[in-house]
Amino acid sequence: MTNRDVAQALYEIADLLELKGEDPFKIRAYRKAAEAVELLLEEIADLAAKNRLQAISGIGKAIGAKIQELLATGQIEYLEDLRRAIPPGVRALTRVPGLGARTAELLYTRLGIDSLDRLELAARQGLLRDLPGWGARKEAAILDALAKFRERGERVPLGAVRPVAGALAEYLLRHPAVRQAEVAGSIRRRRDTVEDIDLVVATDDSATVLAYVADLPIAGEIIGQAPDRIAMTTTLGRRMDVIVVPPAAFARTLLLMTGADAHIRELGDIPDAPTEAAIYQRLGLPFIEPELREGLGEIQAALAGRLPRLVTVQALKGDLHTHTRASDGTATLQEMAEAARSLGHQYLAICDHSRSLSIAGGLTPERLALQGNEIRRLNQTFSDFRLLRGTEVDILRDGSLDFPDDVLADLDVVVASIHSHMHLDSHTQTERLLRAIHNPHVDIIGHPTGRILGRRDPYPLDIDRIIAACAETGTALEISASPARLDLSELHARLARQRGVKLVINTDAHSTLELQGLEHGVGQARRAWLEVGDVINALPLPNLLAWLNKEKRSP
DNA sequence: GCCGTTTTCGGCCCGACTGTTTTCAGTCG
Repeated sequence: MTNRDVAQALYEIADLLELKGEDPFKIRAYRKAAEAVELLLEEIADLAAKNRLQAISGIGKAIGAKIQELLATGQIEYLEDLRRAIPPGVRALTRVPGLGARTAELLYTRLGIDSLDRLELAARQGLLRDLPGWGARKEAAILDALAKFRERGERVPLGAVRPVAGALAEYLLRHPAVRQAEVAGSIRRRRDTVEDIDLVVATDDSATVLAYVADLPIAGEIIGQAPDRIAMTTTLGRRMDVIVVPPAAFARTLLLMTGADAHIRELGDIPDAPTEAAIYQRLGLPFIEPELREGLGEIQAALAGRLPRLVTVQALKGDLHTHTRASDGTATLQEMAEAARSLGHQYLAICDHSRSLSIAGGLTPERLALQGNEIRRLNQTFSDFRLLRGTEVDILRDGSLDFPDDVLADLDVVVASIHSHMHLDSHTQTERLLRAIHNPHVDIIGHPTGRILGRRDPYPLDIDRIIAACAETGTALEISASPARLDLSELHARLARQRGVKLVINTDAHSTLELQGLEHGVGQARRAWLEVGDVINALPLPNLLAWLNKEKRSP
């Protein structure tokens, strides 16, 4: 029973209470408790054994007892009762954007709708428009949202799958008959969203290994099986394909299974060799990193000796977009600074929200100034590390910023982001962003297109004009390493690089734990062909400060 | 359901948008 399992159970209770229309504050209490457990640095089971659960802020008597029950018996009776009252399909309804808990409950109690299929059927039959508070437009909107939701299909954000896939490969490696085991497919290429898990295993005893795979703790149903492979569902909700080959065939199989198809087609006949690098060598090519293998010009670049030397997480010297408790983060300045130092960062920019984002506790200029004093004080205690005074200032509807210029001018780093009015038409939204880019104090545009993987499309934008304006003014575009965003997308980031725009890979961390997530953004940057020189937080502190202090070019 | 140098009750981040409203409920961030 991991912290994650406990948090999941608490989140599920919160969701089910919401579907029952319970007190919102009670629901929030369960969510806060779940978040606290998720962010815990120690094992919840250890704390429980010491009767220290209630020392965790957000966990009191009642939730503490439920966690104890879960750890002792493997389930929570209260949760089981809720599950009996509300079918799982009803909870699934709320995954459709625009459809919340109140609506899901209404659909279930009035019409018995307990699945996406039934929802679609009812909408097509015109049964929804007669519900209280409904009309034909709302019915059509639900059908539309449902179609979009289905269109996205079964792809999930990379960050939700890659760690588990890596752990599976490690787990397989521990079996004595397994010589090599690696994750392949789109996870290895680090696409932003993935569908299933592909693993390649080298062994001299394929029957034993296949039986072992079929018996993994996460194993679900077997979909197909052959002497050298098995396809199965897993408890992770992802399909898994495992190919088992003799060690001599491992590299070639790994290469084939990594893909992408277009890359493999362009390679032509692929020989056997001991390593992937040796295979490429026999084809007259240098090693091509998995992130580049998309058939998007990498083979021509390789032949011409012009493959990029891709940026690595080790090359990054700091993080330029993070939050603290002053707005909606969970850690203090000091805690964030110490966590960043222990990661080997040279610098960390604190960019809490600005006042308009009241839900996130956005800072007034006065609170920002006080935070600045605190940062100056803390910086005197560091010799090898610097906290930078920053803000994530809201870009308002008209493109003006949430702080006046003199407030922005005083800061080390200004990240400007959109958090409201996401449904403007492309022209208006583009003009809004352009105005922010042209502000002389804005260094970085945060999560530029607003997408949330699997949940929210990027807002419509004329990305060419955005990139041109960034090139013109010397404004950097962010690649958000937040696993839910990975925004800017790889194609746009590649385009930006080609036009000479600098990028910055930021975690947008709201906790010390999330500071460790730069890696996710690096994968995206590598898929965009970015080199160290394209990324401003690969600069050492003095060079970074020089970049931040430069005069912006005005149009 | 949690929390408390405003402490055992009464608070608990809130404002905008949308579609259906004639005064609001639901959703979202």
